Amino acid sequence: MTPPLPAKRPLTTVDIAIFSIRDGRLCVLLVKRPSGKDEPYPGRWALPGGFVDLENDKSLEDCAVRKLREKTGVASPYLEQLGSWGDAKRDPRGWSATHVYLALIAGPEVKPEAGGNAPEADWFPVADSGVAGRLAFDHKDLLAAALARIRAKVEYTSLPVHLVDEPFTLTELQRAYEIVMGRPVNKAAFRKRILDAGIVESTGEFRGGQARPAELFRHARAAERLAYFPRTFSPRP
Amino acid sequence: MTPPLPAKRPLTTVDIAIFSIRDGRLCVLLVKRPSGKDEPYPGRWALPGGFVDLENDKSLEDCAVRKLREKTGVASPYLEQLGSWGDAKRDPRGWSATHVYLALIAGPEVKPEAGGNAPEADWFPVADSGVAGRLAFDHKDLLAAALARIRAKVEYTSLPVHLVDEPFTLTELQRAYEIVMGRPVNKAAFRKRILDAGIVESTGEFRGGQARPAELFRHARAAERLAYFPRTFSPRP
DNA sequence: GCACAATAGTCGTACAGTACGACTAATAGC
DNA sequence: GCTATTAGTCGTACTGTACGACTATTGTGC
Repeated sequence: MTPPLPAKRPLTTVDIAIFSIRDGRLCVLLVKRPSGKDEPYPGRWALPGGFVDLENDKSLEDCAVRKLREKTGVASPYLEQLGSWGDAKRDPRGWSATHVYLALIAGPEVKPEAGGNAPEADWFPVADSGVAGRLAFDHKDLLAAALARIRAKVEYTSLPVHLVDEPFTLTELQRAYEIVMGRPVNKAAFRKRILDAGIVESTGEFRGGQARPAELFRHARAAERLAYFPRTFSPRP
Repeated sequence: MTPPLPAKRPLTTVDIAIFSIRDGRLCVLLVKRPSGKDEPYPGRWALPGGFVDLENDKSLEDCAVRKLREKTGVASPYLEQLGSWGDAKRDPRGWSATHVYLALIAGPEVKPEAGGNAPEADWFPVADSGVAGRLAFDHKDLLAAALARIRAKVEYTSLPVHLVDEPFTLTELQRAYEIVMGRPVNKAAFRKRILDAGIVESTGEFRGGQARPAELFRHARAAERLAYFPRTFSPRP
């Protein structure tokens, strides 16, 4: 009695919500759906992604890294899994399940288009509800979940470190936090918290402007990729 | 130019890490793999789960709820998605992806076996590294991730509320927190934090023992299914 | 050189939240 | 009553942060 493997299997995709700061605003990378016949949601904006390639993708994360490199050229971003969405109706072509990843990248050197002449990919401010509300598939939900994750984690982790280019000044890092949070934070409180948490380390260098030069920092090598700020319920030392 | 849908698709499953408190210990529900020919990991313990049924499961979460009801009889547990794991090698039968859910249930009335005479399912203390280290597939990793999620969230959410039967006393709830955290917490601090957070509400009833009766509480109807304790970076009111 | 603008970085205080042990409160059993 | 037992509170110390005001260091214009 050999148990049969299911003949019908879900269409399986990986989608990525890639965030970066452009012109002082938190932006997400969107790509335009192809307009071919039988293509769902032709011409609509969507999160970059696509079918898992069982021949070439060793794992879901491999697949996400590959797609991210194809779209942005970035090889080593901050990447974490957001979750998975799967049901019978989210794709008109059939029962489909997508594995969604969240990526943060820094720097303006990212190419937003893959090759064609027409712009196929572009950055959109996350506050642009006009575009976000008309995304293909259920990508509006995926994007909302990704934003919620970022906005929750900015409160108690070092996540925005991955949105600024190294080396960075503490003021630049503070600006990244403020952009994600959508409100200003106090300078002294911010600096103490960041430095006490040990998530950045000084390079010893300084960057001068038209005023007092600022000390340059990088992500602490010793720290985890994501550092957490102190939690409660901790016993007294 | 109609784009072809991928002919090869991953084996797609849903697995659930179901936790409950038994005899004062945090336990996870495991099931025994069938011993048929060509069955992977025959006779080994594994997280309950199985293939997504495209005909009957409307969504991944539906699938998780169904499997959980089959195993435990519980219809309305606390259920959240943990993540997904997928690669070419985790299942010897082929490229497979599993969507993992985390469930918390309360009460001892849960039937740990589905029907047969041999015990097919049982509760295991999560501290039992002997069993956890020999689970089928990559379920050791999934279980570790589920435990990490629970142990992180216990610090700043009302999650253990779903591990105690309603109505409960604050002492019982505190015990659930302590079991998950693995260490005692101060009574006065615990009560103030829980009550200020508004995650429980009094029933007005009391339960007497051989000592002073304790006030009975339930999960606050107004509160979210999961309440969060105060975070930092909050501006002064 | 010197005032001045501009940005970096620090100081001191107030306050929220909590960790902690010791206290009071209410019940059952004797 | 007295005692054991568990429920619940009080007061204090302490940690971490929010906040505005302060000092520090540079470039620029005169």
